[in-house]
Amino acid sequence: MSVTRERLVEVLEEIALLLEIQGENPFKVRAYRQGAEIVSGYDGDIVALAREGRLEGIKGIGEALRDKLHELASTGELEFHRKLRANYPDTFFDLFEIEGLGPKKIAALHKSLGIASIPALKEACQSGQVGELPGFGAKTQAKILEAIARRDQSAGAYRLDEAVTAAEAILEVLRLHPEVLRAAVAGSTRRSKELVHDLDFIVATPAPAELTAFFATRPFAAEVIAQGDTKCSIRLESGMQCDLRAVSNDQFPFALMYFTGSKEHNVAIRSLALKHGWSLNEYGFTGENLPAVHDEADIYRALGLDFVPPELRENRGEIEAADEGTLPRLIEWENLRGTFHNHTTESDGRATLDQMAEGARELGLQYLGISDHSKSSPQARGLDEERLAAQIEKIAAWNREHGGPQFRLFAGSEVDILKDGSLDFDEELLARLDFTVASVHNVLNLDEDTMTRRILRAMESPHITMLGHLTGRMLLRRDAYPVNHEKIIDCAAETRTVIELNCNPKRFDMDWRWWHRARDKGVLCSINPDAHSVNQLQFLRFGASVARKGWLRRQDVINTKPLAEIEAWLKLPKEKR
DNA sequence: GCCGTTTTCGGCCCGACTGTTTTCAGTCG
Repeated sequence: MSVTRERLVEVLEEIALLLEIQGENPFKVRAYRQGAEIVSGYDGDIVALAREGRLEGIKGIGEALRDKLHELASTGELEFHRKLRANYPDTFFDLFEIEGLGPKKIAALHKSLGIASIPALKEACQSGQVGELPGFGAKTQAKILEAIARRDQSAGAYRLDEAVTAAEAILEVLRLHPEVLRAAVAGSTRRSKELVHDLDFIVATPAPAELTAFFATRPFAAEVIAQGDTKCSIRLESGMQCDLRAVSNDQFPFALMYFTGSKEHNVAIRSLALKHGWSLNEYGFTGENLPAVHDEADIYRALGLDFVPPELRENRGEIEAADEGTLPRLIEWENLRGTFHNHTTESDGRATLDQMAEGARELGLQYLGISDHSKSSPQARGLDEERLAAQIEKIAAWNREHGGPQFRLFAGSEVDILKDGSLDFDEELLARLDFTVASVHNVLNLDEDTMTRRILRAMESPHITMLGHLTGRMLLRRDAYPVNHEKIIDCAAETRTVIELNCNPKRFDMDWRWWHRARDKGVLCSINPDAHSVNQLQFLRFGASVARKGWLRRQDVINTKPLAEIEAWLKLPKEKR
């Protein structure tokens, strides 16, 4: 049984938590936490490197972590970790997910009451024991109970589309306040993370206390969590937490950058500032010979960096690239000219072919690919050979009547990849289509190796244009099935199979963390909404944001090609694409 | 525990808010 990258990360994170509980040197704790971060984001087979004891020269992994990772990867066990963990059950780690509880309080609860799980904590709160501990009180006890209830409800995460919708409405309200000079959404929403935990707003104003009071009394504030002169936290009816920071106009770019994060990006930027002899915080630079700053770009410029788009601020190489002037020119949503992978009422869509075509045209697209399900997805009313042949005719007729150089439909199919990797239609029928999307929809419980081989086999087909939602994940609902991304990416590069960035916000699949690597291997992307209604074509906007997060440029995404170009491209044999 | 054209030892980001306190610890971001 070999150790996975996720396991290495998990062990390092657990060590960090346990050392923290024991009151260890916080910098040592941070070293383990950063180690976990590095392992998680390392571009390469870090498990093999660790197993073979070849972890030299990775910044942030020193002698101690190197030895521990080697022991863990080569033997599957880590003595140091095992000993640390000995006194704590698995359930103990759940306690860290309770809002308001940190290492100190958890240590106190464990030490004095022996609490090592959320149910035990709940019981101790209900019986009043927690409120009597030194450092705790009735209010803390009540807040813990509320936090437990909330965690049970939703796990505290929201999809990007929910976050953006809520954020835009609130931003509108803030902008209308007469004392607001500038207002922006920060946080992971601005970075276009697929899931966010709360919303962060920054306003520039000469009257900060007025703004925090204003924020706390809006109808959307279902609960006020905290309210001060410069900061206010509320909760929406949905349970989503919203933080407002009110700063001066001069401070605004600093606050915006600070609260946009990520934390890791900020830490790196701060240490860069220190090298210039300045200290950087959410209000500005301090030190000698300070630069003039009016917006975020001025801050990066002062540090000798190109402006880093928010989506890239994850400390995954963007600072080095900004330093070298090699940041990519990222794709913009306006670059998209059309899209593939859309459904109609013929399978499980809610809009007809005509409605979808009209919707795409109104959105300003030049082409729309129709790919209804294939026959092995009967739950989605998948098309058999006969119905697909009829749909091909119908699309040809639509194009004759309504199409032209400004707009046309492409006939496709979202063809099921069967359990053994064969396809739901024969090659002859597939060859008649303008394009095809191959997806896995059933038998999701295969092991990684079998699932990977299943998908690789499908990609070998000369008539598979692209791979649909690679991992089948449904955010907050269903985990991804395991696949070996490295192998799939290599195979996509070799077979010239496009990989879809499914931009339905429930999926965002393939995950943004893999796109930079795929791009560098020459893999092409198609940003597809997987639309089941006209409205869902708008998901393309999120798709562009997530593609940016994956470092993708216009030329990496096939559906930025104008109609004439994409028509020619689709006609090329696969190996020439 | 990690790192180093300021250092191989001594730093490592820090401010706001809450709650439990009588001057501050803990948590969060």
